[in-house]
Amino acid sequence: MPNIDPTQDRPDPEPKTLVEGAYQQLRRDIIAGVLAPGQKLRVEHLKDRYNVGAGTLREALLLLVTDTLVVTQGQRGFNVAPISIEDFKDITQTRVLLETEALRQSISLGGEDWEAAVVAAFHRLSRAEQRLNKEEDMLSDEWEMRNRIFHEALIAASPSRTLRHFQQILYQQAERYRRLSLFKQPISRDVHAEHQALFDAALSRDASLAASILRDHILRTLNAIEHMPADFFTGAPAHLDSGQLVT
Amino acid sequence: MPNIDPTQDRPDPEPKTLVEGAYQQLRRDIIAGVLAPGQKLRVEHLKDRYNVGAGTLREALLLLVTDTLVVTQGQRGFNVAPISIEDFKDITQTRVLLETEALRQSISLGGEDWEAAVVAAFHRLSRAEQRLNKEEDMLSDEWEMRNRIFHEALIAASPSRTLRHFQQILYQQAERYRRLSLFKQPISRDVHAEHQALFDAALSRDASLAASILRDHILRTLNAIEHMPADFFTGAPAHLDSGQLVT
DNA sequence: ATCCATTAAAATCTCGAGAAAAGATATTGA
DNA sequence: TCAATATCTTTTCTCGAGATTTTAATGGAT
Repeated sequence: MPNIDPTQDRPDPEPKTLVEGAYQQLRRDIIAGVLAPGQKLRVEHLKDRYNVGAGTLREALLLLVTDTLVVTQGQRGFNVAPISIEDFKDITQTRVLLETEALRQSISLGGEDWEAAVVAAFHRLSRAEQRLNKEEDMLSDEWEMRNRIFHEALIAASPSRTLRHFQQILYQQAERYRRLSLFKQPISRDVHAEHQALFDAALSRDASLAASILRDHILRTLNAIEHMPADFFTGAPAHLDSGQLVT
Repeated sequence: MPNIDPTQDRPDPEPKTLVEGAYQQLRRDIIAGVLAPGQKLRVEHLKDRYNVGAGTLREALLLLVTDTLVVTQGQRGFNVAPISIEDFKDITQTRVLLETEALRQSISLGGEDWEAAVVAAFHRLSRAEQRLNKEEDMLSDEWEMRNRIFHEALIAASPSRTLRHFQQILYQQAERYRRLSLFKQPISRDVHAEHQALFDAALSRDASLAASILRDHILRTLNAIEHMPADFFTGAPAHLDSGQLVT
């Protein structure tokens, strides 16, 4: 069987239970914008879409509440977390604080295993970015996954489980905003060059330089969104307006 | 009616649903050590203790997983999160990073409302600490709650919802370790003096000094635990060994 | 015409029973 | 006696129906 390594392109663990499976699907759909910000999440409608029971879907929803991707208040059901420019600013700045610190630790403590994992992740990301310029766009799931794995690999040698955990939460929050922004206005950045510089600095063990590059890299998306038209957060993504999930 | 303000001594919002109620109770019991680290959490036994249905308790347990107070893997049920010296070190250091940053922001941005809330919280904490030296000990729920509110009040003016959210998670993690350490060895610190210094620095708007005091304040508990007997994390708290919840 | 109270509808929250999986025990063979 | 297998018990996970609460609609009064 040619089943090399199914985990290479999947940062999420294989779901061991229906709740986990629904949780992961739901999370993907929220981050991808299939479920629009602020949208009401009715259990009765969603349970059919994800092929699970009502109770099971409820548990998955509850799990997303602590990830701050879903909000709930009392007995008024669930909604996709709303978005705002202030919220994204907060997420981005906090992410800079945590991710640069984790990167510094990782660079100073990482061994050969860490280096190898970073090299591999960067290689896979580069390949995806080559394809990107030709046919696909930045909404590609493949690119996003490899980008995510690259960022995680960079800080993987940080001994702080807490930092790595918070980084994951903030990354997926930021990813939601990044995707939303692409619907309105394509970006004009040489993302690959940024990744290349980050990679070089990390491998040469220049912690300060790497942290600086990472900071700029993260902040660049914030700048792009801050200069968008004022109605950015009011209107929904055009091609999703008639999505079959919107009830 | 003499119902002044029931929220003064309750940082948690009033539970609007059974799940929330069970969640808060469960969290308190885990932090307090009533449910010991690593202990198996059987739904069938716990649902009677907390007077809710099996499904409801399950949802509450799931909520605690994202707070990292409970762990679960596949279909093997739930356990109270285990503890370790490395874990506490990580929590403490990350807490220093986040809470000092939030404090700096809060000091530079806080207005009169923030000042008033800090003054009030400090006053209530001081009163509890006066009583403390006489009859009660540091395991007092009242003292803990007021300590928590004081720390939250200090950083309340930070515009970063994310920082405040992470601070809450880390605080409750640290609180679990602090309580556990008290069973083995009473502390010998003038905590009130530390709080007084922190309060003075914050109110005089000296962000650097306040951050420095806060850092030392948080790290001091880590130092205390690091110098404890080696069996600290193996043995359970003595007076809880025959708790009725241990099955 | 606007506002409030009452009523009807919809959705949510809660619960216990059945299905699936893990763990424990006993049995068989070497 | 030990190891491996098979069976049985226990625990967890899943599901749909009933009870509560919220939301919308209707009718009447100011």
